Amino acid sequence: MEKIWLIVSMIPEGCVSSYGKVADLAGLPGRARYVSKALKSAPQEMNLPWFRVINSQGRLSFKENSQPYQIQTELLRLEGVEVNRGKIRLKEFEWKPDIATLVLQLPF
DNA sequence: ATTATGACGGAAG
DNA sequence: GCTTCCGCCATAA
Repeated sequence: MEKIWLIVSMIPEGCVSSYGKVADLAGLPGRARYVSKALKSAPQEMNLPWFRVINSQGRLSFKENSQPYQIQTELLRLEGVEVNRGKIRLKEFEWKPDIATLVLQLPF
């Protein structure tokens, strides 16, 4: 769970990543759903950029027009990420982590 | 132990 | 682009 939080905290402003990708980077391939749980159970005080995590299709995973859906949309737009009808162009906004940086920062 | 339920992913039609 | 279906896995009932 800590690994997941760490990875998510590394996603830079104006970028997004996916549940599955975060799971992979955390060394937990195939556990996208576990990532969503990890975000849900993350303490508020941690200020984790949970809103930068979307699904592999480039879409928000909350029910359309639900409150969290709208909040996520707003937070992303505030940092320059284009969100249209819950959809984001991954080609343009997906985080491509620098391998060297990862190796140096990850404690595992 | 069995079933249901997700902030998921990928393939198929 | 849809939508459906199935695999995946932790949790709760």
